[in-house]
Amino acid sequence: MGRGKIEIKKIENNTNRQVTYSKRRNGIFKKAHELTVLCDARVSLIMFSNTGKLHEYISPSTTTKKMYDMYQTTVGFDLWSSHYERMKETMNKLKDTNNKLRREIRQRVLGEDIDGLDMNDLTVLEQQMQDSLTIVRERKYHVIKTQTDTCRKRVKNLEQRNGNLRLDYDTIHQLEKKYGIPENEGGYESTIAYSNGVSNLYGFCAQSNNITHGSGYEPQGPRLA
Amino acid sequence: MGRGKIEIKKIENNTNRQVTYSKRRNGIFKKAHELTVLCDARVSLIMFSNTGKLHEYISPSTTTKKMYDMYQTTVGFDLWSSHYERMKETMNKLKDTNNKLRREIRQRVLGEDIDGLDMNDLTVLEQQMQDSLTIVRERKYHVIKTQTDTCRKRVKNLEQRNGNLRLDYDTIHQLEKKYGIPENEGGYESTIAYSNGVSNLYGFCAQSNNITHGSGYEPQGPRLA
DNA sequence: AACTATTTATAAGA
DNA sequence: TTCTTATAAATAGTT
Repeated sequence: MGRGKIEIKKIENNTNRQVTYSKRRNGIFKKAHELTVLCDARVSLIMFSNTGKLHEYISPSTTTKKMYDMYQTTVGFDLWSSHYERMKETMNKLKDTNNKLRREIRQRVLGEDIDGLDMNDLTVLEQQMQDSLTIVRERKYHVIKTQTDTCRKRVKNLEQRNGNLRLDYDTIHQLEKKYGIPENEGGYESTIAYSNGVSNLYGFCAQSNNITHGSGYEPQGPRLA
Repeated sequence: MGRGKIEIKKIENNTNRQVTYSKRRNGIFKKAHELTVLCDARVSLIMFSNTGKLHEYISPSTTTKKMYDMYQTTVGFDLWSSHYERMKETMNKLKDTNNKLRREIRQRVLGEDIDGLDMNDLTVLEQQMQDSLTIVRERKYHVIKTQTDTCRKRVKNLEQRNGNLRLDYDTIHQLEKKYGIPENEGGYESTIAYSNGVSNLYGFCAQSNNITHGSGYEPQGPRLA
């Protein structure tokens, strides 16, 4: 079909080959599309020119991936077996590691699965478990000590605030007596209500009594015996 | 190209469609092959008829898998990403489990990685470890006991054989005296050499002395005080 | 599956 | 590249 008949063999002239490739590529794509429409078929046409350029036709009713999935299913051969096998291998290794770890846990954590061990193994295992237990116990005692210390500091802080309040109370009481102000009905407890933390009277009393004080929240070492 | 021009739309007549599919399929395959040869190209042509039948052309210079791999590389998109992603997900889950198991081992077996645990956790952990340790110890003692028992049985068995030998020896000695056979030079030790296990003289002596005996290897309860 | 009138594809040339 | 066109090839409808 052309000005002259041509033999079906590689076109040696480079330009000529390129031109023919371009023309025939369009031709075959058209044919593929016509087949798709006329016969309700699904066609995947992938081609690489000898220069490595990719051209593709795919029926609108499908995708290249679907076509290859179907292809695989039909021919019963996994095209991506290389990818797949590699991943499967990795996965099996992971599963294996997993099982070993589980076994180790069963042995060492639950004390199961140790019937096969001999005296030596048992002695080593016992020693390791004893060591671990010691570490956990030490940690536990450390936590207890820390908690106790924190608690002690908090108590000390509260005692200090309590002492300050008593000082306030005493001061007020003395002033009342000195200037004949009537007795405070609430007593000590109502004095606490004046103060929302550090005593408000500190400034008033500090000049005469030389009282020093911290921030009111951070413990400053023992002040009360 | 035919007796009449046809519109490019689905051929509704079923037989007609089948026939056209067959004809055009051959046509397109021929075109694909001509392109392969004339232009030194690589072509992958996969098609499914509307009845689901697969037909394929692949350039002789390549394979479907190679084409597919090249296609992927060229378009830079992993076509089996769904497979791949699913596997990757599974793999990540395995890795995760793995890490959790490792962490558990670090915590419980090595006593590491326990700084984040509070008093409650620590107490539970300590108790579990103590329990496991107890199980391991019990197993150890069980093994010791078994070994000891086995040893004791073996001793008992040896003692029994020893006793039998002494009986043989006494018997021989008496016979020697009775019938004036000259003194056995080796004494007791050389008598042992006669016997490779159960005494060979049992049969000889049993009638007169009423000695009963076992198989010679299985202990039969104490015979010697 | 073969035939063949016609359409379509395309080789060569511009 | 693209257009043109003579000719080869493909194929629709028929047998």
